Amino acid sequence: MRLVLAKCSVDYVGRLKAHLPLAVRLLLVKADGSVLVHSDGGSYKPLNWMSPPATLRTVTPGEAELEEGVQEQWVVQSAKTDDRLIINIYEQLHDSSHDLGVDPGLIKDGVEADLQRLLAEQIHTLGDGYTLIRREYFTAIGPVDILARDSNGGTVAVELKRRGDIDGVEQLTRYLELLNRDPLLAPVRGIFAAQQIKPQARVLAADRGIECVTLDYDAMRGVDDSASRLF
Amino acid sequence: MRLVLAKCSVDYVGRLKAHLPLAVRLLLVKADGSVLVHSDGGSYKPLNWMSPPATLRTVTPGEAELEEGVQEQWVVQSAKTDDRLIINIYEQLHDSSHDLGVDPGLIKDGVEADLQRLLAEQIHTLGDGYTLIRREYFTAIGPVDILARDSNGGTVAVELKRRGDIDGVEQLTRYLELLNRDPLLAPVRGIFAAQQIKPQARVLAADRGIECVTLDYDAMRGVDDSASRLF
DNA sequence: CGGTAGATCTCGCCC
DNA sequence: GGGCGAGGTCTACCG
Repeated sequence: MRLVLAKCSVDYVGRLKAHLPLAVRLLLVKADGSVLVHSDGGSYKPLNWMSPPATLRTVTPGEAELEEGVQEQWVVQSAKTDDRLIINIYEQLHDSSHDLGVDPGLIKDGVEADLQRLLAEQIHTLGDGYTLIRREYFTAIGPVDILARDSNGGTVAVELKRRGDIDGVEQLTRYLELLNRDPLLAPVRGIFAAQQIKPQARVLAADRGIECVTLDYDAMRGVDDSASRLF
Repeated sequence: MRLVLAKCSVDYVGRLKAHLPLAVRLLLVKADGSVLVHSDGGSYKPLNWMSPPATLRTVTPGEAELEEGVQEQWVVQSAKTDDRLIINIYEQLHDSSHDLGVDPGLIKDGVEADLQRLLAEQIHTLGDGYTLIRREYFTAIGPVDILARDSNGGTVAVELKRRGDIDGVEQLTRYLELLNRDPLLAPVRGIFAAQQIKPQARVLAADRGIECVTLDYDAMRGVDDSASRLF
């Protein structure tokens, strides 16, 4: 990993065009050739970047650039696409390289997959007499999060979200349409389950005869004994 | 901006939990208190981070941590939420601070807004005799990208995307449903316009009587004389 | 502040 | 490789 602080201007040409006027920024060059251009604020997203795999070429500036005070020009070329990042360096304030090795990577807990596992284990959360048919029931238009059977033997498709938005209701509606064409499954009801459900999503769900269920992840996690084993 | 290279472990607790085992990483501390944890690979997304506004406290490690070899502990606390990042530093390999100043920010060209402007100017791209009613026609459920009138005087709602996906068809369908309830506008046809339209989106659009139009941004840009003025 | 939609989205999975 | 969905999505914009 190479860290350069420099007064620079940056141009990106690829899926769109983007330009950064002259200013002091951090240029982060990773081992895979990717480059991040960061300012001293904003969020984790760089102002500009090149995704790996990419190669960095250091070029002697043209006459016009030299005239303007460009000391060095970086051309970062994507190996897969014709995306390109051109960095004109006017002044280098810092330059250091470091060996980091391979990162062991991130361990996550609490994403939708964990919610899904917990709800499958605690399917009674949806109501008495519910039984699990299966998780990730694959259809031609995508996987249904959970397929279950209610106390009357009716099939229920569950769409699970951390945050229940209008898109999730649309998604579940598509699945229900498809599942209800299958005479072995039909009629299939829908349940929209999320930690938090937006009012507008509730309205749309009600309009389509879809039940809404709010989930308490912490409570469900408390019931689950494998939760404490993670860390 | 402070740059630290350190052998560290990282824990995030907030909307979810995430853990990074011991390894050498870049810790980037920005002026607004935000912190990025980067490895020497991957894309622009950090392994872990804290969004601004946040405050970094340097804490003397507890007895257990000292025993393990933790030299310093960073607690990065979000100012708005109870999200927290805890970084245990075992060894510092580099530490430098730099003054960058405020960044003038990014100038973009070629995003959906530019496509929209061009299509509005060249509305005949959709067919002979088309006229523009207006761009960004606001409804209760969101803005319709372009509203136009065809050669027969019929109203047409245009949904514009860089990449035409199934979601865009759903979006246009919602708008059409709403617009067709307005007797002054009805009947309203739909056109799904994008630089590239996925096969499944085409199928869904056809099923709903929505016309698909593929746009050539470069050609449209070539017609537009203001394009060359940007850079 | 909430609702809506875009993004050089990125990332990960499964077919 | 394409399709599909999640994301600590983030970010911009408009009511």
